[in-house]
Amino acid sequence: MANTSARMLRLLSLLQTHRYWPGTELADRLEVSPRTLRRDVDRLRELGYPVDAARGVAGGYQLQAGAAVPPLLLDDEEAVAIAVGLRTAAAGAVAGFEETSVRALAKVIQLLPPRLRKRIDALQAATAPGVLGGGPTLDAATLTTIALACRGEERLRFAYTPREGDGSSRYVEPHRLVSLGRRWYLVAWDLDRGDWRSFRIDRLTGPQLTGARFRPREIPGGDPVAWMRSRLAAVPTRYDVSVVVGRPAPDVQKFVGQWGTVEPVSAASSRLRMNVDDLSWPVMVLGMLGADFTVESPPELRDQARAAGETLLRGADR
Amino acid sequence: MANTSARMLRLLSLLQTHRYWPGTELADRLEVSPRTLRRDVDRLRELGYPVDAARGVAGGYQLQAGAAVPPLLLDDEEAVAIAVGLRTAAAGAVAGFEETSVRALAKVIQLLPPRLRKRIDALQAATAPGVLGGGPTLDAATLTTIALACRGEERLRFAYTPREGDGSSRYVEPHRLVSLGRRWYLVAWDLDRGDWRSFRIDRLTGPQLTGARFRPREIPGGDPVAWMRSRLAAVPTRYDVSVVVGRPAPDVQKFVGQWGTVEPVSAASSRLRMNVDDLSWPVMVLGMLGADFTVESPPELRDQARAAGETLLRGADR
DNA sequence: TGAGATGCGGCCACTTCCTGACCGCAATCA
DNA sequence: TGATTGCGGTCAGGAAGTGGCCGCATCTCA
Repeated sequence: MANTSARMLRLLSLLQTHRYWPGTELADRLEVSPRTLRRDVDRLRELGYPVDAARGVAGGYQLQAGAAVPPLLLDDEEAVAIAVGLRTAAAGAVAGFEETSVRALAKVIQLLPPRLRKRIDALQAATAPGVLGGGPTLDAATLTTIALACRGEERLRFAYTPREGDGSSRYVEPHRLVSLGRRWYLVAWDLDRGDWRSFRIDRLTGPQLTGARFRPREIPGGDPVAWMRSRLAAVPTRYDVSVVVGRPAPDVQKFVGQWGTVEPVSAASSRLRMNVDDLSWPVMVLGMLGADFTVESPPELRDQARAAGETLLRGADR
Repeated sequence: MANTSARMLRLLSLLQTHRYWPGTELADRLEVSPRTLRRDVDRLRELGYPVDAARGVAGGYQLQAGAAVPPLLLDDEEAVAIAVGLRTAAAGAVAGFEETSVRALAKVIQLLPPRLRKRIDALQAATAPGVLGGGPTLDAATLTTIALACRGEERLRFAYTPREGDGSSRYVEPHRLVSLGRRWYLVAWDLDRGDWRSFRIDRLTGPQLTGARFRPREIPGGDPVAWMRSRLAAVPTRYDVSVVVGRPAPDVQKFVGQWGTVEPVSAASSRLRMNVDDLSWPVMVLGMLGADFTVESPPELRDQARAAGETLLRGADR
């Protein structure tokens, strides 16, 4: 406790907590003389964390943004908020950020006290994306467990049901989680098969950390994402949606956000393209846009739009 | 550099980076003798961060979850991911978590180096919720600026356009951001009026940190959320949607997630309630559910459903 | 079952640096 | 102008960190 390091951490924490701190109060809280406090502040500055100081009657210290990210000292609330936010981002709410989010999440989760983990799990329901459509529902706990195994280089056991055939129990050395095309995959060395395999996370249940550590192998090519991509290349799926909409391109783009690409066709119309697994999502978009549209592909989209339209009309006139 | 505190932080950082570290390697990286490393590890343990150690041929050190949240030492990627995730959560992706997320976000943003802030802003487009409907589009930069002002206890200047009347420039002492009913409000002491006021964030533009600090006043009642709630009580808005759907309650609940409440009506049907500002969202839900439904309220929902249905049918048959 | 790798921690002598006290100075604000 | 608050030099005493040495405990693998 009388430790210098501990005091520095507490000081950092206090400076992060909020606003300006009068020097005397800081010295008081840390139970040192003002002179020592000044020295501590100096030390922080030497470490690269810019502490701003103001003199005069309302002076004080404040931690400012610097060149490096300082150690984040979080309270429980904040830690939970960060975990929840990362989980949401990992679930695909922010395009292209899933993997980084999961990696950061694994770090946070691993360091979080169990009582906070419970709170996060309790929020599982809240994080359920609901209507978001698109990708299959993902169990955040599953994802987290796997991420922890990858991070901790721990062997993993789980049940897996391939697209065809019966389920079986697997025992693997997890290598990396990869998010491709709205789906998550685990790239791992299958200990029973003695070869590299990939597993779709939504077909995988009951992952168990075994506690057995391993020294990671080198994946062929060195890049798990590239490896996964080449694996998937042979397996085409999903719909390629293309629709001409009677609204200017900027309007449409603003509406669909990241979930599709829009190109202008004329001043008043545009072509919307989306890649989806599930047609209900584009149908919703078309319905909400409220403009005339012409389906170019796929034909199934017409059927689905018709079905949804009829449902709505029936309900509206009931 | 030769500082003990700095070395402790580096050690914490290394232990967080990944997996197991052999003691010799850690000692090597920190440029100390193995004996000192052991002492450092001891120090960490005394500080409450449980460092797990394994003996034997594949032994090493690993940081485990403990009672407290250890200082998070993040690299650039992770910091950005966390900020992006928090921003998403703050935008309302996770019900009930907006405020905590914004508070945590303010902390992270404030500490983040400017170059990383730029990266986060560049991702603004990606975080745009697109179709998510519901609440009005919120400018994350605005929200962040205000959160920073609240945290840093800095006076704030901005332009405000009330519901009725002309816009004007305001100069306030920001107190707290409050998220209520899918909308954000700033509770602040208006320096020109000399009284407490609330401002809807989506009516507020160009917030400027002035750098002028202030000592926070006490809000009447002490609870800004309660205060805001009482302010809003007099102003009814929004639709109260109630629809009976021909699908069992669990199905519907799973579908709408957090965005509504569902109660069973019979084994095969349920009542869905939502509170929204914009009816296009419930219309989408009804269309996607693909089940018969009866609108109980509001009547406008029928019109909107009919309009969307007709749009879809026209498009499908073109 | 035994050998080697790895972490644990007591002891000691040496050195570093931390601390509190005192001082005068420099901004800032009313 | 005076009060407040931060800045930093100097000094002496003491606390603490350090590396090297030791024997021991525990784990894995052959």
